[in-house]
Amino acid sequence: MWLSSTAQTALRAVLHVASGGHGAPVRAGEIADAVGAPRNYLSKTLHVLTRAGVLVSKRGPNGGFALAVPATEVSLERVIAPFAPADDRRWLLGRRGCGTTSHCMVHAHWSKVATEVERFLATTTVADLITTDISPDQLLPTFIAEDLSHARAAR
Amino acid sequence: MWLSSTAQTALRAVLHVASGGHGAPVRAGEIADAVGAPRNYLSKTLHVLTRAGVLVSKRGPNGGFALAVPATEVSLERVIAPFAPADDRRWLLGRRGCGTTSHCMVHAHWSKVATEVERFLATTTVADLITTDISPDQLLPTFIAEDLSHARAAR
DNA sequence: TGCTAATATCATGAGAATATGCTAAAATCG
DNA sequence: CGATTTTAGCATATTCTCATGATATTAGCA
Repeated sequence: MWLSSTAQTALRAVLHVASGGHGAPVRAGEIADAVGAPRNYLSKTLHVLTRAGVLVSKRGPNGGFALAVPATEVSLERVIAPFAPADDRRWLLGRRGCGTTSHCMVHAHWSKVATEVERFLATTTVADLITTDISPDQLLPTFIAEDLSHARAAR
Repeated sequence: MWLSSTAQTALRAVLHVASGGHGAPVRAGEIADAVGAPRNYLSKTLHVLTRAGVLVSKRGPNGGFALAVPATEVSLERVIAPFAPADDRRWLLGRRGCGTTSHCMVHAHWSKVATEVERFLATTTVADLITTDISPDQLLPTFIAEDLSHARAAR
């Protein structure tokens, strides 16, 4: 899987706060219900996001979580980073697999793709994902992956 | 991480067999040493690859593992599939996150990138990764990812 | 001040992925 | 056949992620 379960939950939570809460903080319990995650576990995740500067928290009555900065300035990379360092994404076979020879063949081929992914995560913002209208050319060639998937669905 | 530890080991093992063994089978013990994996655990992984039709095994003296088909016909997808279904790679937030509305915004943005990755895994073969000479234009813009990584290395 | 609503934190448990060790089965060769 | 070399496979340990439950801390408000 691309993102660990925790990282996925973190992104879902941020998307919920960004789209749901209009100014007012969103309570942890409400976020937990929305993203379908256990309350106490999510609490820890939200706290990590707070320390990472993605969210701000407010205690007591009318407390909760809100975005620390505008949604247009929060890249997916920033949300994901505390749970899955960018470093781990760059080596297909782990960092150690590279550098044994002057240059690792696998990394040479892979890094072109990895750079694409990294660019996506760095340039796509939370705001991009909560916009309800999406231009047709962004709704792309899913069919290629579909075909690949159907081919092996017969196991 | 892109690939589980087991999937990484599997790919490393196949690359070793493809490059090391010239016709003759390679023993599990030798592969284990080469890829730095525990002998008995790798054994299980090799067996899975055998059932998947990537490798063939031969018991007894002068036995071991060899490619079931030419390296030029073994895509990375085929090696990885038994350990990380392609399905898991296509949804950034898991399959369930999609389809709650008519179309999932996250998936709409992500699938373009996911398709790129899938294409890489489907078209790149084991032979591509064991070739020692590599054309300059395949040794690509690593620097972008490098910069991203350095920025957060200071934690 | 004291009550209540909310996050912060700790201690522990469950389950999956990973690893290890032992025994069985098969193939080769004398 | 019998000894040796090698994979096959099971049973169990270890480690890590994910989850749960209980308690502490903070903020607002009457």
